Amino acid sequence: MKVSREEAEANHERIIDAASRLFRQKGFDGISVAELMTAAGLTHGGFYGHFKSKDDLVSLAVQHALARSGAAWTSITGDADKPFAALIDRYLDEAKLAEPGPACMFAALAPEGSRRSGDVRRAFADGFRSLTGILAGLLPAALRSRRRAASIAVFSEMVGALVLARSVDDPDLAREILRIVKADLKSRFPDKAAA
Amino acid sequence: MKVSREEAEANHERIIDAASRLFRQKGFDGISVAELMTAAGLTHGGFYGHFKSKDDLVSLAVQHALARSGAAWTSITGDADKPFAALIDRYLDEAKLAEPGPACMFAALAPEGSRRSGDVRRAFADGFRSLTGILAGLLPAALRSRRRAASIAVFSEMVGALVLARSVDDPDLAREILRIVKADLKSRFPDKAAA
DNA sequence: ATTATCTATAGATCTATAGATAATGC
DNA sequence: ATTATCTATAGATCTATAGATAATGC
Repeated sequence: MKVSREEAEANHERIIDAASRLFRQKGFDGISVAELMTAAGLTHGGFYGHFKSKDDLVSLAVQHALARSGAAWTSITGDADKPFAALIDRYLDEAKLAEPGPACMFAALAPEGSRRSGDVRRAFADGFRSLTGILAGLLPAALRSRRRAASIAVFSEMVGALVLARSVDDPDLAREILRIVKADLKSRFPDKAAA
Repeated sequence: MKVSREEAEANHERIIDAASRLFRQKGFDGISVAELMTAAGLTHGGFYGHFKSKDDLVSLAVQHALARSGAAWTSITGDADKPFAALIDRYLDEAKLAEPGPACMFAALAPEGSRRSGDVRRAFADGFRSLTGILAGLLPAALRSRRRAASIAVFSEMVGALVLARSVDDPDLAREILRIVKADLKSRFPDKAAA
């Protein structure tokens, strides 16, 4: 059964969306093309009409997830009295321990991404520039030119904390890592007091 | 052909050693049991005389790599005038970008480890406690009880920086990340001036 | 007529096991 | 006689493709 051009495009997006979530949950190699297509409500064989290869989908899924993160960051900080603290609290929320699906692509898959094609690593580089750019805008204006450096140090600490907290099997230790790093980052770069 | 009990034990160690390096290079799923055994100079079928399963080897390889890191950290800092700075400079050395084989198990495989068995995650938790313990001993005594928290913040930033630097396809950006985070950590926690 | 999707399968993996082989160590 | 290692293979994947099907859109 064929579908309309619009519906086919919607299917294309649905595959990317499911993939970007399922890859973060199970790893790039932890979910097969057949499982991905089932998750998107389609059958295995249809995949290769939408994408050149699985690696092609991987790079699109990374791009998609990182673009979404950027939009989420802008939305979270837009509403907040203390934008930097709000972002840190969200990024390192305890819920992120058990639910990597909707969380950060870097924390879930950057090391696996390092071993993949140039297209995938380009998507990570673009996402890195975009997310650290958003972060830099939240840091104290007094830092001036050091804002860029500070944003890179902050993002490293954010990603590292989530990676480490997820890797340990002790839930108390995992929560402690998140708590300590949230406090450390917020004390290093306090938002101006709210108006 | 059989070998002596001692030689068999040496083979056992050689498999773990090769695995701990090759897993960091290619991922837990990126190298097969057959390839691992070839790298150790043995044949495929012999593997299951040494280990219960591939996952069993994974947890031993994680343990082995993290124990080695602890020993290396102690050795690096033992000789140095500025132990903390020496450790940071080594951990975030540019050579670590292209050579994950001998580098940090957390930076290479913690996210993949998060998706594996309890044994593997216990090995990561033990390694985390051990390495942050070493770090805490290098931080200014004046921090007192906050040394533990500081060591966790520092280790997060170290791991995150290496993970991020490796994920981007732009070598200049990767080196910039390492350079910025090295400077940031050393300025936050300067060693006492050498005697 | 075109084309998005589906069914079925080729070909290449990979983990784990069964049974054979040959050197060690009682 | 015991046992570390080897050869060979079963069984279960997984990616990618070929050819059929059926609804869209000229």
